[in-house]
Amino acid sequence: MGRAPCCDKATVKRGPWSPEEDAKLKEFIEIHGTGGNWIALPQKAVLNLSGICFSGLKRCGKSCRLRWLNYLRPNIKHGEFSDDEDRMICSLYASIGSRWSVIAAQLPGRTDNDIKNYWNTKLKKKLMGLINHNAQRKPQQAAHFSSLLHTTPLPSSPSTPLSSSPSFTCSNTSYNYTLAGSFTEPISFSSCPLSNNSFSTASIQETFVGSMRNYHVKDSLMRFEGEASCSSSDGSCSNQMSHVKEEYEHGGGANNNTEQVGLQNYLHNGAEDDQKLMVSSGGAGHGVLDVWKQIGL
DNA sequence: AACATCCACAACCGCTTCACA
DNA sequence: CTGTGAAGCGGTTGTGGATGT
Repeated sequence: MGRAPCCDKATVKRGPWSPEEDAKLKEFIEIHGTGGNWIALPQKAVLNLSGICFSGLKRCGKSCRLRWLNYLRPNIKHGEFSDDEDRMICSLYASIGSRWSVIAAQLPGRTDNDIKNYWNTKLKKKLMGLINHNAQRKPQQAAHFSSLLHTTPLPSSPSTPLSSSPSFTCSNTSYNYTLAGSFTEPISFSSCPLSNNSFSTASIQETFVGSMRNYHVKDSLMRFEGEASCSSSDGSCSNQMSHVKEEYEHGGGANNNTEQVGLQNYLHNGAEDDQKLMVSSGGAGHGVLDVWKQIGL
């Protein structure tokens, strides 16, 4: 048996949203918020605003959520991506793969859907063009970056779970990641784009300056610095750390203490040494734009 | 002018994760 | 601890406008 549908497809409207529907949803959320329940929102969206009585939205709750998050939410930036944004996306993609929500968190005003579409329709082609352009000059690196554009899926489950769950909070100025437990084996951060940064249950006392803006681990507290940007979700960004947790978990599996693990495994899954140059050649203080530099830009 | 093709973006689908009873 | 339902996420598809023939 398959999963039950989230709504009755026969009774909900599908396809593009009309301006009236947009207005209805926007006004309702601005006044009442989502109420923490998107599924029930369409039925509740019966308003009497400015003398106009709205009927409920004949839309699936998921559709309402998506429309709000990707289009109606305040401070959404539409239009052309800047060169800086291009570089940021490329670099983050090379570092963490198609984690669009994480990438969106680094680009204020952009949604994961927006970035995903932009990548798939424009940026990937643009980057491939640049890679091909540089293939004659730097064939090895060109092959490497080309491979990054065709990364393999992640394993479905972590091979080395944390002994307990970390916690994560977000304010306007920083991300705070508390390691409430400990790793079952040492974790090494070789990517994004640091080399040989590792910690284990005994040594969570490292400073990282890496791709997810800047972050460091100190006194068992992992702290992300720079502008907080609460990704594509409702702005709470409460889920953002789950990705980092996954990174730890994936990275910790099937490696001995000396191997380079971590985000690198996301990208390479058995990549050749040559492919490590991007993620391991930079020292602390080198930003993600190293990726951009290495393809000759 | 009509039709075909391409492209960008919006929206949907289905799976995973999370929260809670 | 387990089951259930909602939210979140990434991949995929649909749609409409732009461009080419």
